[in-house]
Amino acid sequence: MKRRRAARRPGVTADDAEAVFAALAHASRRQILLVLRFRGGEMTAGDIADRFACAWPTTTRHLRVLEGAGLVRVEKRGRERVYRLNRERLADVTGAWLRWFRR
Amino acid sequence: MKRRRAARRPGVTADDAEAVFAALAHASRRQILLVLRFRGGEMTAGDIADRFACAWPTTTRHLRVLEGAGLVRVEKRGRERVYRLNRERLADVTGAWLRWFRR
DNA sequence: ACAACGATTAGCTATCTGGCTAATAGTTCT
DNA sequence: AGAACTATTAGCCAGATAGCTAATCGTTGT
Repeated sequence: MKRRRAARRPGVTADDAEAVFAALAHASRRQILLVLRFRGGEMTAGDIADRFACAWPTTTRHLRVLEGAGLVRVEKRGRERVYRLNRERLADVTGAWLRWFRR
Repeated sequence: MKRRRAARRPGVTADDAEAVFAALAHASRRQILLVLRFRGGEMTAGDIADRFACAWPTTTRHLRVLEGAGLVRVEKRGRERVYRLNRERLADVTGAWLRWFRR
């Protein structure tokens, strides 16, 4: 049972904020998240890499950072890897921190 | 005056996002913003520096980064410098970007 | 005028980051 | 089995970042 619109956001730690904001610091990583978002939230590593000018291994590493921050999840499918956007995580962690600044 | 779309906040460019997310990437800078927030949004450089373990010049540099991102504004007052939190900027830039991920 | 104060700038260093190419691992196809 | 395909890991390197101390600048107080 998953609660999508939970009123209470379960513990978002300082480490979570650290990982997520560090991941968002780089334009390519933000771009990857956007691309994922507008392609339905699910793409293979190759599809993602194809959309960027940098070499594939560089994209792979960006994906690792995003994964480490919990912003994407990866699933092996045959010889491909499918990356899935975790929108909830993005909203929860940024929201939890930004909320402090609301009036 | 450039107006891109009716119900949009005034132009938030990619450069804005770049500066703001880069500034938010470091824990000390996020902490500075929080301290400012909960001390009424206005503090002198010394008051801020006192709350951090690192040397004063290091804090000064963090303040420069925050200022460059438009997240704080500085005003000279005698021999002190008063830093003021720009909450609107924080909300606008992060909001403009995060909005893409809403359902 | 001069000392004390508040803060920044200059300059150095170690570490982190992000880019690349080459090598490797696992999967699928013939 | 072996070639082709998808993706990652390993390893290198240049540039950015963040920490420090010392020097400097402008303001205030004696």
